[in-house]
Amino acid sequence: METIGFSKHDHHACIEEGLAAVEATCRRDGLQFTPQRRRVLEILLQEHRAMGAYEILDKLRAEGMGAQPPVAYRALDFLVGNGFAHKIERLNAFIACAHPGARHKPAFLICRKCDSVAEASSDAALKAMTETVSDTGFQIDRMMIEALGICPNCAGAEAT
Amino acid sequence: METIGFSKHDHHACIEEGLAAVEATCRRDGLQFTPQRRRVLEILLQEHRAMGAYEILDKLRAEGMGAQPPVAYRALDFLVGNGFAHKIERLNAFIACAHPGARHKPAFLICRKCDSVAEASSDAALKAMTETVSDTGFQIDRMMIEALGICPNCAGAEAT
DNA sequence: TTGCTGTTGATATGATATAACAACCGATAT
DNA sequence: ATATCGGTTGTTATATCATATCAACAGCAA
Ligand SMILES: [Zn+2]
Ligand SMILES: [Zn+2]
Ligand SMILES: [Zn+2]
Ligand SMILES: [Zn+2]
Repeated sequence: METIGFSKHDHHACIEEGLAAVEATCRRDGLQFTPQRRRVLEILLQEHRAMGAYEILDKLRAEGMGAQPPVAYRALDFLVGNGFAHKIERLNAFIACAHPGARHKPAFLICRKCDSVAEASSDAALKAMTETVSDTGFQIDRMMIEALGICPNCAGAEAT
Repeated sequence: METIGFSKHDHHACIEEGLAAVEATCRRDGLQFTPQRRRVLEILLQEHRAMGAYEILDKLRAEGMGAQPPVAYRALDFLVGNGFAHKIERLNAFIACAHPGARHKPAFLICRKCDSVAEASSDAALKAMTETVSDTGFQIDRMMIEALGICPNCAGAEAT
């Protein structure tokens, strides 16, 4: 058990299930879940935090896989493009999706003390935002929401 | 008159007023609105779009001002830090604030056809998001909202 | 076989952002 | 006047993030 997102959970199962879900989705949709792509996702799942592309690359390099930037970026493009991972714009970093396979519109909660990132739903916020801009004529296709704040773990530590 | 944000307006007055508002706020708050900072804001107001730091730097260079990256980034840090400009994370670019001086929590509407950026209020979305995460214990301090979509101008052009 | 599509390998380059330190300038205290 | 201090500027160098390009290769279908 490790502290992840903002809650404890069985991390080994978490990795297994994440890989299995993506594998199933790829099979269903005819996507090629190649060893490189699988390994990058596995790294993201193992670390369970937002990682920079070069940080991932370092891990690949240590394993003898191709270690040039395009290797990491290509795998990440695939994962992000298919919703198996997400890019955190604020951090220029990537994180494994917490709900692989499920259609969802994520928002991210970024702790500014410990840099942990959790995935939440942006449905309500999207609805509110759509309402807000309704009179401008702007048509929202997609929304990036990244909230900065203090995670429960760090809040607890602070209160000590 | 030019097309800006998503609506026509008197752009000359828009620049004048933007500079005046920031000047007033700086005087009130004891901030140093130096020539460089002023010039960078003026460039952002003139272009009235999201600009990369190096794009701004090119303009400064052409005018004989200091032309090394820190020059632009320092001015932008000042402007963003004091709410006179905003960073669009999605574009790694900066834009002059549309409501300088006023306390506000902006959201941005980014047209994926013409790259224009408009500033909207994120108040309702922030409220919705706060509600959404209320049971996680995460305390939101600040939120970045960037909506991707089609601006009214491009929607009109499409419908043709 | 040939052609087509998608993936990988590899080199090079581009784009964005910061570290570090010296010089300068204005305000203030001695 | 002069010492000092905080904030700004000038400059060089470097760090960090991301993409262009092209050759090789594998799977599949005509
Ligand atoms: Zn997700
Ligand atoms: Zn935290
Ligand atoms: Zn603003
Ligand atoms: Zn547009």
